[in-house]
Amino acid sequence: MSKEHGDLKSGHDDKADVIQSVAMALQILETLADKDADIGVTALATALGTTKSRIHRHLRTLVSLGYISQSEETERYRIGARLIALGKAASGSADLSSVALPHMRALRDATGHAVSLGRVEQDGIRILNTLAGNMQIEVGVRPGSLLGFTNSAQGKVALAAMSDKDRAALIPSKLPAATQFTITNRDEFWAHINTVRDQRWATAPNEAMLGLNALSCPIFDADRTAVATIAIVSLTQYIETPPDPMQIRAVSEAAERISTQLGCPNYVWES
Amino acid sequence: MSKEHGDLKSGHDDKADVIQSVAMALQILETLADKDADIGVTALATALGTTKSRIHRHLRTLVSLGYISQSEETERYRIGARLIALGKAASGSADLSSVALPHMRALRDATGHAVSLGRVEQDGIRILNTLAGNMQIEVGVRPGSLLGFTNSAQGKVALAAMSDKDRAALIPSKLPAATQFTITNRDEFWAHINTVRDQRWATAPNEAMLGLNALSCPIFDADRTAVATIAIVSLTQYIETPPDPMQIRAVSEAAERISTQLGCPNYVWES
DNA sequence: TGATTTTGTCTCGCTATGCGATACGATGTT
DNA sequence: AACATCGTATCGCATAGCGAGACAAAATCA
Repeated sequence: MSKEHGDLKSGHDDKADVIQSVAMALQILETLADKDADIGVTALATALGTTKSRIHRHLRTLVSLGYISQSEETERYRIGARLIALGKAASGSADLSSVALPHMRALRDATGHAVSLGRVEQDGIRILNTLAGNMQIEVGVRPGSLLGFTNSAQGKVALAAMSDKDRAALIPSKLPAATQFTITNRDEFWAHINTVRDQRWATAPNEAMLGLNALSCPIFDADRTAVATIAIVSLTQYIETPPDPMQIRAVSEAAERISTQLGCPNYVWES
Repeated sequence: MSKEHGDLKSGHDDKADVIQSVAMALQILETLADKDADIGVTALATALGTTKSRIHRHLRTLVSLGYISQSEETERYRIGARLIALGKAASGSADLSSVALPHMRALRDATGHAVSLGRVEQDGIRILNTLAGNMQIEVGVRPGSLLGFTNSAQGKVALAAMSDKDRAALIPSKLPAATQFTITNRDEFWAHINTVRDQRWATAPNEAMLGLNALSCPIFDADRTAVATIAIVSLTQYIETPPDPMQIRAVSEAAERISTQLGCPNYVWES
């Protein structure tokens, strides 16, 4: 498929060949969506730089379809119930597991290591899905299991990616030690979280289990809150300290792609 | 404005005179939004009963505008980030207070009594806005104040409209008595809540303050959860037991209209 | 109150625009 | 290797959507 269509002569931006009616309708919806107050035909026309006739025709169809509604007293227009429902449906359809799966596969193929996807819950990272690595020995966590916030790469990166008060609400009073490499000193742990936030990834060599390591990045949703994590999991000898920059980039890009598909406007951490 | 345009001869449904391109584009978005899996051009064309060309052209523009995105491996289409963002913006713009205000006014004018709007919070109903009634004596609650779940019409109707486990999480261990008419017996209170759920409205004569009564209905949002309440507040002699059916209908209709504008698909209680 | 502006709505001819039919290359299936 | 099916591109044509303008009802002003 995918014919090249190298149209060199007419250096057209890809803003061409879009159906103008559709573009206009969506522009109207966008404009209406981020105004809090109702807005009239004339104001809309001047705001979008087109004629009143056009706007009015579009408003009529959008009202007729239920996506916007018109106030009865003042005759201005506002967002309608159906657009809200559409938005809800859209968010709901962006299911984390299904969206992430192809990117998990790509990450596994790029690194050769096991990949795990986790959701941020009240008391840890719940593993939703894992992909086995390309090696003989089977490592990795079981789907359904819960990783601690303090002794896993996924947990630490989730903590580091959220706001200070959210973090304070989640961090346990005691730092449980799974191995002798787990950080249990409170101050030391906070400093470590700050480092994680700066470097935008986390590892946890030998922290959960001796000989194992993971490299994790956070996944943000449309509200730009860290709702999930993705990680590669392997032996400590394959994920070194610090990890191969190629590995970091691979995990980070997977996280970014998934975040974008979830509606995250841009993959940057909150400050 | 509002020209009558009584077009009697051509008994046309209002499905005419909509811009077909826009209708098609929105149909595509709707279809894509409630499918969880990606979907291809051909499937979409047969599902919507039109040609592949048309669908493909629309998909191209929607992709170009960012509302949907195309998988790179399989060349199928899915919901895009921008649609999710639009939905979020739409929900956010449906602000409860501003949406409710005109309906509150209509309710006040229809009944002559004070009207109050409350939001369901963790430990009670927070009064967001009130409109004074058309009577000499000033009754009603102050905006900002918090009504109890057990001794106000608004609180009881909110409890009755939510699911059993949500209700169990909210109901206080002790039933505080504001007056001697407040229900303090636990079994009796639960039975009363069931009655409220069946009749779909609640009153609280003399329960919060002697001589005062309120008639309240719940307001649902796009998720069909009870997020707010609306009520008329007056003297017990004007809101009788049981209340005038006209009053019940007026409050209920206001609640329904507000719910609809918030994106609630249909004003029915959860079972 | 009456004059004036501004609003939302409607009409009408024109042509740009989105349409259907068809074809093509690529992929996967038997 | 033949086949079915996929997404994509092309191309006239007629229709659908467009702009300009007119109109009445409100809102605003005098």
